[in-house]
Amino acid sequence: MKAARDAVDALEAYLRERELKMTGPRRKVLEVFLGIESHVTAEELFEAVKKVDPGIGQATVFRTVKLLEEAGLARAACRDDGPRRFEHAYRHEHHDHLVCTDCGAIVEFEEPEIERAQARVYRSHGYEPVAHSLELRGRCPACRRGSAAGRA
Amino acid sequence: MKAARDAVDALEAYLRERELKMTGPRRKVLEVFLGIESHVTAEELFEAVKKVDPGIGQATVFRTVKLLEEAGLARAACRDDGPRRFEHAYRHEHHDHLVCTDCGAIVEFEEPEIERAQARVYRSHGYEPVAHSLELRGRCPACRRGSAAGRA
DNA sequence: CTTTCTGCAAAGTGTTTGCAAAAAC
DNA sequence: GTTTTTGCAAACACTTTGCAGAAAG
Repeated sequence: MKAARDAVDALEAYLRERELKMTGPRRKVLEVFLGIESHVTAEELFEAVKKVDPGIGQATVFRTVKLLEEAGLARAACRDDGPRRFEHAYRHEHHDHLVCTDCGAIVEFEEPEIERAQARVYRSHGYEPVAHSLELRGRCPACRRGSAAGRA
Repeated sequence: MKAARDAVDALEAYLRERELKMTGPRRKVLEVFLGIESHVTAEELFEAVKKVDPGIGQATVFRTVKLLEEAGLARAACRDDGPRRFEHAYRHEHHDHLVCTDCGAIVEFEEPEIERAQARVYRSHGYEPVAHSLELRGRCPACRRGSAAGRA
């Protein structure tokens, strides 16, 4: 967990700055989060955290995730229906998501052309950019084959 | 309400096709929805419907909105936090949204370049397009001026 | 008449919050 | 020591659902 070190440091810096406290539960939630590569819901993260320390409560996980968002260590992604999903934000480049509507597989991508076009939209309406989310939904190659075989 | 006529016809066709029934509440919910230009939540629509017919229940509005979605007359938009918002989908072109993070003002836009780039992303990953949602968040000209004056 | 639809209230998600005890500083 | 944080459970916001009666076809 070399990479985790930096993220934990970043959280401590953020907490110190706001005169908040670094605690065991917060460190554990962050470490478990960093160890999960996929896009997790707070609930899933809670389940994973419980395996490390069953004493940590759900509310603490929800509160810590919010804290991580504020600290720039986590960000919400895939705002489809259902619970919010979070992904790593610390030293992770911006990207968008392509989600399979059948199996839920997620591809992350970056399209400079889209980013440029978005900047043009902001400019042409006089808006100051804050954030943007693009989610493409579709059927992945595997699911397309599966259902094509089943139907045809 | 000339335009509404077509939409009501479209709903009736959809219902007939599925052997479902056209009812007073459904017609009223659709008509009120069509009369609202902004992006409404089901709850807001319920409030508006109550003014026309106080006897219509909240569950009916929620159920009808879902029905309108299935029938292609409404679509969800602006999946930010909070309740889902719906917009007209009947004979309304696809577009994306630019939302002010301060006052909530919504600009609808269409960027062919973005659409083309999205198609490229689908193709390059072998996904079959199903739907996509792009939401740009930023501060609108009015809010920028307001807070700039207040702060500087 | 048979089936679907309705309104109500209750249950269901997913998330937040009030509180007294516990931990950080 | 003072302040923040924790875990629990209760509350919360939004949405769905079970049911008996009402309406549509």
